[in-house]
Amino acid sequence: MAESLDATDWAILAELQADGRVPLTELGRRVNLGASATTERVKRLEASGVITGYRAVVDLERVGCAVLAVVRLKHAGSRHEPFHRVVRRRAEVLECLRTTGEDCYVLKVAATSMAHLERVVDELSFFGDTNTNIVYGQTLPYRGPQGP
Amino acid sequence: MAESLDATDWAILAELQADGRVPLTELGRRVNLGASATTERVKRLEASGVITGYRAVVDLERVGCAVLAVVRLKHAGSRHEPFHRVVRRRAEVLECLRTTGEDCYVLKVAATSMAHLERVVDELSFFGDTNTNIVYGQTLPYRGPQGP
DNA sequence: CGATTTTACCGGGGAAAACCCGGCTGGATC
DNA sequence: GATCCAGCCGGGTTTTCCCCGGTAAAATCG
Repeated sequence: MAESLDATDWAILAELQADGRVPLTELGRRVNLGASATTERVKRLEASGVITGYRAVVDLERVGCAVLAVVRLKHAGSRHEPFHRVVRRRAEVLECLRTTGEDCYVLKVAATSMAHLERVVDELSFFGDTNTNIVYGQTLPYRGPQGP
Repeated sequence: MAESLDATDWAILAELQADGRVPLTELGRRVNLGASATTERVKRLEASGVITGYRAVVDLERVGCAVLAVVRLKHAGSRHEPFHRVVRRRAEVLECLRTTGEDCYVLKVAATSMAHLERVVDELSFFGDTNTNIVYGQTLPYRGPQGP
């Protein structure tokens, strides 16, 4: 289970994080490896849990999610399961991080309108004080972890 | 450019967000469509910008990023380009959202250790007051936008 | 030091998928 | 009702995937 990623593994990770659908033969070409060796390495990265999956990235605005917001929530009380249930049920919640500090949770919420966002935040507010910030845009294209 | 996604498109998006590497023929099987029709729809979703790309998802802990943090930053002054440059250069910054509210930016930072995180935050603090929360864990597995 | 195991890589061959093309159907337009 | 057109299907070719055995270098061990 001990992982030690060499430069080739990192190159593979970089390629797959940039284009998760690249054929393994083409990936091998890019990292100067044969198809079999590349497949073997990718399989190992998947099996060892380094690569947890592959995802298509969807443009939020183009699917009707006009409003993106960061909601911080200071959960009141200690029983968090009901809150977790709501978070799971509400598809508008894209991400939910539990953090240190005053605000126990940081959520990323995608809504179709401000009214829609308001309804979601209202439901979340049941569990504690919330603090909502609308997102203007992403300063960074996005990226995953990179090599050392 | 006007998008109107029907139920099949949403089914395709759901499948590709869950497994971005599923073969198109298998994807067609799952949404009850032939291979050609499926390919055509996926191509259209890509060309129209609904699908912006595909990504391998990497387990942060398994690649040595033991510390994940949410850093909020209240940028001082109005010239933001230097800050953007640093954010782009620093691979530890996985995400950078510009938001409304007191804190202009919300960053997601992955570091290998607390000392490492401190160095990153120190560099960010140059541009304004920061507020850092360590992430315990993700309450939600992650998901993208879903159908209406 | 030499023999054996392990690890990583390559190459081949059959199966599967991707790709490109023409053709069919059912609804909208005129 | 004839035409047009978007959407889907099917077939044939190219590419990729997947599993196999084989090889060479490094690590392990007597």
